[in-house]
Amino acid sequence: MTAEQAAAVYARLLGAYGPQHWWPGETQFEVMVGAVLTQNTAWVNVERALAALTQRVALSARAILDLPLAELAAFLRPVGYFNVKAQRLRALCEAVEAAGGLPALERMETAALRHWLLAIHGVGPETADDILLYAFARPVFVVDAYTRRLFGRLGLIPPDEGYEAIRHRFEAALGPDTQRFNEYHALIVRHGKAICRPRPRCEGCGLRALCAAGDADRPT
DNA sequence: TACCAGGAGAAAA
DNA sequence: TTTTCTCATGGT
Repeated sequence: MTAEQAAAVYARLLGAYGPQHWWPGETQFEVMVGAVLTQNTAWVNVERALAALTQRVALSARAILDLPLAELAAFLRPVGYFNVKAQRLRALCEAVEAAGGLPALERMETAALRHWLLAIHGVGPETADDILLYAFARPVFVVDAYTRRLFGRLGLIPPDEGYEAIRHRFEAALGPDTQRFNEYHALIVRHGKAICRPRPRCEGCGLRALCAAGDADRPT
C-alpha cells in the first residue's frame, strides 16, 4: 500500500462520514477499560456494562480491584465473555496499580509502554494499540477486523498478513501522525458498521472504485 | 435460526 | 510453530 493509496482511502472515508471524534470514553482510564471490554463485542454493550459498573463504583483501578471478582463479572454480563473479561480487567487494574498509576505510564516511551501493555493478561496487540492511541495519544495505528476486511477487499493488504506487518504498513504509509491514526481507525470502524459487512459483500460500498486486482474476498 | 460484534489465550495438531 | 477451540451476551 502506497502513501497515496492510504491517503486516498482516508479522504474518501472522511468525505463520506466526516470526523468521528473518537474514542467514545470520558477519561483515560475509561478508554483503557473500554478497550478490554469491547474485545469481539459491540460498543453498545460496553456502554451498558460501564453504566452498570459506574453506578456501583468509581471508575478507577483501585475501586475495581476492591470488587469481588464474581460481582465484577456480574456487571460485565452485557459484554459477553464476562468471566474472562472480569479477569482481564482485574489484571489491567493490577498492572496499573503496580506501575504507580496513570502518570507513571504517561512518562513511559511508546515502545516501552506497548511492551508493558502486551505483558498484561488479556491485552493483545489490538487492545494495546487502542490504549496507546486513544488513551495515551501515541502514534500507533490500530488494526482490527474492519481494517483487515476493508483493505483486504481493496487489495491493499495480503489476506493472510499478520497484525504487526499490517500495522507497520499503515504507519509507513501515513507517517507518525496521532491525529490521523485516530481519525482513520474511527472512520474504518464507521464504514465497517455501516457498509463493509462480512456478507453480503460490500454492496453499495463507496470505495469499490478503488478496488484493485487480486483479492478473492473483495466485492464483485 | 444463523450470523455478527472495534480479540485474546489456551489447547491441540 | 501454526491452527483450532473456547469464552457468551445481545441485536439483526
